[in-house]
Amino acid sequence: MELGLRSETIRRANLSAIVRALHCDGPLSRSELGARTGLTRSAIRVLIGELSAAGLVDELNGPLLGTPGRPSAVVRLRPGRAVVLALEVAVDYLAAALVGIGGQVLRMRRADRSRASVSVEETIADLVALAGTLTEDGGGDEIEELVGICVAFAGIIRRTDDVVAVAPNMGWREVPLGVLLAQALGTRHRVMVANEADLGALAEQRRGAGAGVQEMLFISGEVGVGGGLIIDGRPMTGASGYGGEIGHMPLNPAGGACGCGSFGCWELEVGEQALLALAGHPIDGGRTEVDRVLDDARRGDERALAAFDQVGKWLGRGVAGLVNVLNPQLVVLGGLFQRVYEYVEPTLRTEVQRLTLGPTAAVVTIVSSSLGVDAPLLGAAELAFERLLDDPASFAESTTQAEWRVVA
Amino acid sequence: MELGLRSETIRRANLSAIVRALHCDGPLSRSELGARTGLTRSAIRVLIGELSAAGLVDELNGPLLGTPGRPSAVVRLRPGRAVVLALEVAVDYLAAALVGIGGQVLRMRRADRSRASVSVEETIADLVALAGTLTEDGGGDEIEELVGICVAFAGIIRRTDDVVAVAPNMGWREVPLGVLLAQALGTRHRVMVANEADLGALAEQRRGAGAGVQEMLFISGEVGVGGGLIIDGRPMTGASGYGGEIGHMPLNPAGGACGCGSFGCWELEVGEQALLALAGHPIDGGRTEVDRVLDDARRGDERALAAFDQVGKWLGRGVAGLVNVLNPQLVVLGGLFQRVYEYVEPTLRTEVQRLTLGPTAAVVTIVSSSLGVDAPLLGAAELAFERLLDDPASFAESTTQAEWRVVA
DNA sequence: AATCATTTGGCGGAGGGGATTACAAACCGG
DNA sequence: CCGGTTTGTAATCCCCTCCGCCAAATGATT
Repeated sequence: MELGLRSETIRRANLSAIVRALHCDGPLSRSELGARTGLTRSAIRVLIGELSAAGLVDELNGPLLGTPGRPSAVVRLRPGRAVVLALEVAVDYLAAALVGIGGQVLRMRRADRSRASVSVEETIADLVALAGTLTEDGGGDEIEELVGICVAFAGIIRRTDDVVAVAPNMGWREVPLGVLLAQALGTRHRVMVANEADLGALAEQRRGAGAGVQEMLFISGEVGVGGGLIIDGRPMTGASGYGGEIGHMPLNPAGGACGCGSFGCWELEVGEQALLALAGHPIDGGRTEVDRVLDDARRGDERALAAFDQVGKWLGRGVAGLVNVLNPQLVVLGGLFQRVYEYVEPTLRTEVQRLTLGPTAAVVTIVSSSLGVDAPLLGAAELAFERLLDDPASFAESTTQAEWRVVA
Repeated sequence: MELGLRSETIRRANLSAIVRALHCDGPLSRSELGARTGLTRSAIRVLIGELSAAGLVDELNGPLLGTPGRPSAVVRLRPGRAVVLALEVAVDYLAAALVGIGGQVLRMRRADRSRASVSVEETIADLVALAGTLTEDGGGDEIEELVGICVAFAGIIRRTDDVVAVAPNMGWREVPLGVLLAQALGTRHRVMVANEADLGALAEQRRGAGAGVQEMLFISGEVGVGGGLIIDGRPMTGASGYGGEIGHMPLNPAGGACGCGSFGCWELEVGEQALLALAGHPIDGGRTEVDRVLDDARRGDERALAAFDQVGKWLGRGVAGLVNVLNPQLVVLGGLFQRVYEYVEPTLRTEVQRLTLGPTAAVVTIVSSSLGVDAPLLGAAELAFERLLDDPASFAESTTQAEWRVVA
């Protein structure tokens, strides 16, 4: 109820629509842009002209389609013109990437780390070092401007001020990660922090299994179980940004104490440790141990198969509840659940079918992630781009001024 | 990504902002409208002029505030100028109301009915008769134009085509209630159909306990348990409009078969029948029997108190899960839960505190409904107004045309 | 009672933004 | 080589809000 629209607003909105279309769907001809946004050729021309002057886009002669009529030039975002730094902090690895506007990954680095060295200081130092290697290895000249920084984090994040409220798996509490990282990186940019599952959802919707889906649920199994919701085409964060903590739904009245302080949480039944315990493997074995369970299953090991069956059952129960509540069009399983998807799928589907309301079950599709381990990192990049996508006009203004200075 | 904004769009949006502000917040002075929308006096003047010409608003000299400066005229929506018909179909009663723009209830009627006579034909006939009495009893002349019709229904509704997909408590299945009612009423208006809990949520957010809250969960206990979600200030409907069916979250692995075809549903633990069974009352006794349990509790009856305690416990479990997933700012309990709120509250709060993640629990408030039984009906009115609120311009333009006219 | 300060309403002009229209350019097919 | 078709360009128009100025209405001050 706070909308006072003025002439300028509409220009910003149209510019945003164009840049967003190019970012999400790749290079498009002017006429395709017109069809997509409903703008006339004249309007498109002026707007593209502005973007072109700012260096954000260039136009090349597209391929001849063999259709009659004058061919339309293809408008393309220049990836190096606006770049974001995407970071990821997981329990057992760190990752960093430079991603250009349009979604092209320019560089990416991952670094495993011991689950022991998860102090705030060490994490930040390692992350800064990792980010440093991205710009070191040559070709840095193609990058013209950094427009955003975002960190994917495996914990409960307060979006409003980029603080890690609680990270049970690392023992963090009320850590202002955004501010600390901004200092350590020596940047004036706001360093956004978001939950890895929320970002995974965003990535899958933009560039993965959920392309274009308006109502979607992403379930990420790591050490814990996280969830990301896309509601009405946009990420749902909740009142404080804590939304999507599906791992801590109390699903088992007979369940034990969870690290979060609650009891009977879902992730106690379907998390990594639950799987390993059921399969009779060391519960702290992490990813490598999960791979061993998968090997067992491939060899037909009864206990491993039973473990997957049990996890699939509980997975189905939780998914069914969420599907009933949210009525999504698509459920995407990522992280751990993607790796074990083959073995949990049958039980999962049966259970979802059994426990979901008929009409709701009829419209939902369940798939595994198509971006895999990259989902959170790519989602961080997408979130970092949001500011630019929402208001390319101010980017264009600020940089054309700078260029004017250079010329003069 | 389908936004092509033109000059006219901005006018429509600004007009919408003004009408919406007046509808939601009551009469406002021009200067207050300016402050709220960010528009200048000139713009406000032109827009109010248009609304005034269409007869939607009038201006009266407001009260003198004792402050210096020229007093600002108060702009008020004329309730009779645009009216909606709100209907409600519950298992044991029907309701109808005429509500004017601005939210004033012009007439309201309720009619209890036997739980036996719930066939589609009877329901529609009774509903049409009830609606007829609204226009009969004099003063119909103040109503100038009917602009929308909406039905609140206790079942699973497909919003996209106003069809009752499933109504377990009435034995309905794939009933095109919207179309049937439009025929029976003899109107060309679309008759919207929506879930009563979804509408209750909307009503509470607009005019009840959740005024202005952006992230909210409304839980309605009737024969079953329904939920309505407000996400980012707007009602969440899900991909097909089935969203919010929280009553059928599978929360009890040991639970029995539910009427929905699933097992262990939440509503089996907290619904009306569960409460009556726990208290040792006839489970089909309905509202009157619930009142007897309340009487028992007031007299200190141990079994009744224990029943409320048990319901409160399960209520807390479910609410905790939803709060973890959605991170709402507010949870509103309506229907049955509002009536028994006093007795379930302590256990409910304890359980929510115990089972909710710390940061999330810290920001959530739990209250009982402030609109009571009227919530779904008022919500239906609000939804029926949406079209007008979104685009008052076309109402103003076509007010002479047939599009918005009542069809007798 | 008269005057000033303050706030609001009314009006005309200005400016920004996209739509419309007419025309030129580029490609296809015969 | 010449229409048919589609796209890019430019001039013009229309729509909508903002700005500045003046008038109106009220409280506070003298």
